Amino acid sequence: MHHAQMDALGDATRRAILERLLEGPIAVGELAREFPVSRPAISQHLRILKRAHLVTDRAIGTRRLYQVNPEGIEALRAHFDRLWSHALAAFKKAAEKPTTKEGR
Amino acid sequence: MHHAQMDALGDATRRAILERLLEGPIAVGELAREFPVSRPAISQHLRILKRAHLVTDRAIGTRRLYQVNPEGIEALRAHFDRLWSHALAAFKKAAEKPTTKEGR
DNA sequence: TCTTACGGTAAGCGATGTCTTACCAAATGC
DNA sequence: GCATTTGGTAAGACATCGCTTACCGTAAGA
Repeated sequence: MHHAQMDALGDATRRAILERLLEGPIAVGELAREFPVSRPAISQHLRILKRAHLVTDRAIGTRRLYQVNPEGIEALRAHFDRLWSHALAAFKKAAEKPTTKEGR
Repeated sequence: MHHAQMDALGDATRRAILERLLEGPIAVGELAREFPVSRPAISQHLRILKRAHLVTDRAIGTRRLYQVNPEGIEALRAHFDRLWSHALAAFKKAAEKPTTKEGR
């Protein structure tokens, strides 16, 4: 689930594509012209982002517009919200007894 | 900055290590016994997590305890908070005029 | 001091991932 | 109908990444 989402964000180019899509929907070819990689490479990245539910696409004639998927982003945000609260709790607990012997 | 953090989270094993550290500080060897990879592999993952400021470590005798770094997690949380608000704004704007010709 | 436990690092290998070029299908315009 | 535009996909080259084994330094215990 969010597993595929984190894998999708593991690549710098895909993160840049996602940032670009935040400015609005854009077609594949036009998107490719803004990046230093070929159009097929962009298509492959978009496929991964799509499978991770981070973007959606729709056909307009021969063109295909991609845009961010708010639901996917929301899932990530919620995930890191939980992660942060857990991290804070773990940190506070560790600060209480910093010389734990870890049960060895 | 958060660039290294996202790269660090791009690997499933590192994400699992981070989840484990949420339960409390733990030494490298003990951590390695809970995973199906060797101890050096764990050390390498921990180094990446450390450079991304997602974990901190401290020496206890010959052992070395690792724990989550709340500040690093907080940075991620803040990042996705902003990402989500931007995604929501982009989605609303796109919903207003869905048949944009994208200035071609 | 000698031995043991712990963990970081280097080197090499195998797998995974990203890029390219080439090819194809679908929709539009003439 | 045919040509053009757009973009998805396949195949292969290449780089990157994660893992292992081997080795080393350091700290505690006898």
